[in-house]
Amino acid sequence: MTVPTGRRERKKAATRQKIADAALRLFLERGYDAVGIRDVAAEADVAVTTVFSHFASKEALVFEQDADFEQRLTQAVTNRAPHEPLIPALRREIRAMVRHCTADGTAPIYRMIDESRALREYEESMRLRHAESLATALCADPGLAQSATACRTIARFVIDAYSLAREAADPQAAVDEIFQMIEAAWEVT
Amino acid sequence: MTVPTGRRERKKAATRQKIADAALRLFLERGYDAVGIRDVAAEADVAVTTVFSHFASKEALVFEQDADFEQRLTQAVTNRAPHEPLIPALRREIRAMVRHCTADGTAPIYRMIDESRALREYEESMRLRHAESLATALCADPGLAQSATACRTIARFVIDAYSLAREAADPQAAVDEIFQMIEAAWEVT
DNA sequence: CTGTAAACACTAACGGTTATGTTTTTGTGT
DNA sequence: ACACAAAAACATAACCGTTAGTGTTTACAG
Repeated sequence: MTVPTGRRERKKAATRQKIADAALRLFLERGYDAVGIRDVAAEADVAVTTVFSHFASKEALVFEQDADFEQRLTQAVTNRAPHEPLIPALRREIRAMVRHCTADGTAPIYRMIDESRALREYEESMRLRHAESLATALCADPGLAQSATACRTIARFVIDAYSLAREAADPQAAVDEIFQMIEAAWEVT
Repeated sequence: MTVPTGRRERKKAATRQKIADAALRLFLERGYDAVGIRDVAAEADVAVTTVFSHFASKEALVFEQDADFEQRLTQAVTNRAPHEPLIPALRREIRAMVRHCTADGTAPIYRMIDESRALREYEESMRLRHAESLATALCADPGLAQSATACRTIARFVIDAYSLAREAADPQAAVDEIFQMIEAAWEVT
């Protein structure tokens, strides 16, 4: 009865993808700030309101793919092997994320992000949300005896590691260096 | 010659103050998001453009007083007694800042901030700027032998301490708990 | 007292976002 | 096959923060 057959969902997803593709194309071509929402809508051949029914904001058009960052972090905690220590598991995940940002295919996107103030700020508040859900996952882990404050703190530190490493000259080395500090902070609690 | 007698500066400062007062009054009365820039301008009896010639953005109207947070942090590093250990000096400063936010007079302002998404995000990116200048101060300190990455990391952690402590049930205790972790992270480098 | 530069004002616009109401498409029960 | 409800997309216009363009007043210097 109320279970959709699938065509509707497919068409909706197709429209969403069409918008995201058009937006990314224009952004990389002319620069993020030089492209207006009305340009994106015209390029994707949809109405402006349709753009905003698929994406909450102009910035969200850029970070569409990173939607699973949050999930990957919490899963690195919840899905790790029994008795596997926490910090190395998180370090492995952050390493993979940093590597992904500097990969050849995605590098132009992240260069574009760094060039736009609006995008940098949007990403940062996105990471904050990620830190909060990571903190929730840490608090919920029965194998960890730390206080709620300690969990929230470590979650922030891990997100900091990501954002600091991305800006560093040698991102991979920076991840390792920062995680040494995080490990020490974790063990003191 | 180009040294003004003072009346002009006083009038300018008075206008600025009049705008800030009107804004804060309206914000606390009706809520930040329910007040428009045009309302603030009308209440202060100035033109909209005058508001923006004194304040860079609507959010900046709220954070006028916190302009010296940045300076206080860097001075806690540069002006500390010779051979005084770094982390306790920073902890003392963060303690004072957290106390200030929870003081009776300023509490309503910070409640208002927490209620507005725009203000929370603005504050967070303000803190990021503070972290960067703190990092610069740390890197420049000749008494510290740590790497640039370590300095930037500690700077972030210190800012995290502020923002996490403010959200905690017992802010002062949270500062102490987080700074234990920061101390451990610092000493491992 | 006059020139000038800062502060301020007024209007109009720009760009992201949202509200309003309409039309088209799609799924489903008859 | 048809009708109907829900969802999606549409078009238009507005709202709000912000900025540009263009005067007008005010405080200071000579």
